[in-house]
Amino acid sequence: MDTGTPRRRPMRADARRNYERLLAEAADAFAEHGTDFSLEQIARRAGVANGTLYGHFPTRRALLEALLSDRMRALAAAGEELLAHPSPLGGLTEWARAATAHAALYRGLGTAFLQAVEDETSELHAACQAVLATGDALVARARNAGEVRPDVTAMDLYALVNAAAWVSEQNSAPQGERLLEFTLTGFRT
Amino acid sequence: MDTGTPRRRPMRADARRNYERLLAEAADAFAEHGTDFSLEQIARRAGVANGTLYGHFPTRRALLEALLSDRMRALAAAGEELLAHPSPLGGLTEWARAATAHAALYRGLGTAFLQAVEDETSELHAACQAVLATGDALVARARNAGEVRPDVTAMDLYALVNAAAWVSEQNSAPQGERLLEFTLTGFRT
DNA sequence: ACCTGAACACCGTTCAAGT
DNA sequence: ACCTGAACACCGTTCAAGT
Repeated sequence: MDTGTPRRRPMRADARRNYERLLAEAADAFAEHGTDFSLEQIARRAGVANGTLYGHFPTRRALLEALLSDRMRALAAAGEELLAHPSPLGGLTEWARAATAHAALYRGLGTAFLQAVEDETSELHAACQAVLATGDALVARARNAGEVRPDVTAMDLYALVNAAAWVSEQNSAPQGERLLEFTLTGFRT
Repeated sequence: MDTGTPRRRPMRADARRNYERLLAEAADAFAEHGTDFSLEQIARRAGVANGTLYGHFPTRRALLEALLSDRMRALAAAGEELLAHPSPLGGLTEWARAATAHAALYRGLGTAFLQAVEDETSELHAACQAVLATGDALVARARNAGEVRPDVTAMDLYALVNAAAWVSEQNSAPQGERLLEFTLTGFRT
């Protein structure tokens, strides 16, 4: 089977321009109002008709995926590099902080990410699985070094990171970061 | 100033009946579809007109408050009783589990509760503050006994409990309960 | 005192018709 | 190949008119 990215033909110039404008407006709108912001308004701000948005992005998650896939790949790559961190626990902690910051980019992302990992129909599924796999490598290394409890899983870390981002969205207090620190401590042997 | 509950005059019989039917339908709908379920459909199912719902419950949160205030009072009372638990940490842990189960009653509650605690205009604010105060007493007792770290606050516990409930809503894996356990461990001295 | 139902301004999504 | 804009079915919220 061919799971690779489909070889995409170059877009027509006007299509490409609309595509880019939609992405730019969506990035602004999501950053300011969260991922539930009206798609109709995004289309309007981008100066295109309603249906044009749906032509490029059939679902809200497809739009998110286009917006975030580069960044998610970078997060996974950063995790791979941290496998060379002198301290397994230090590498894990550093990556957990980066992943939390990543999930806090737009309000609503924590929800999307935590759901996407077990929803195979989600356009974010593949990217989230890659992030989870990176977390797994970091957790395994720390576990093998005897620095975290043997029952800690990558899914524990993934849920924590998204929960911490979610807490930060809901409440102005620094509870998100504190949740992250307390729980990482709880992971330790 | 008079912060007490306003002395409410008895409702007209038909009003009381509509009020009760709306509450019953809302409880069902929220339990099955979460707290964002359409208010219009709730009114329809209760057999009343749109505006009747708004007459009784000006906001969605007012409806939630009517639905949950007894239960929230009970949660606070259970916390007070757990102050007599032989183990301060044991009492705290038991209450944290009860509070998490409480916040998991309807999908969306974690969000509502975490926001309400710092939003004074929320109809849920008072009840959430009472729950927070109970958590504070339990945390203080465990701290004085030297069983939790001195920097752990009631707000840490409150955020954790709602985050654990939120995680359980998003994902079928048992990550919510695990987050609770790991973090409570991280609270310990 | 309470209820009704229409009115208003908004959404997401689809799809025939255009270019 | 892509875009437009109308169409459809839905919302939350308000408020004049009724009883």
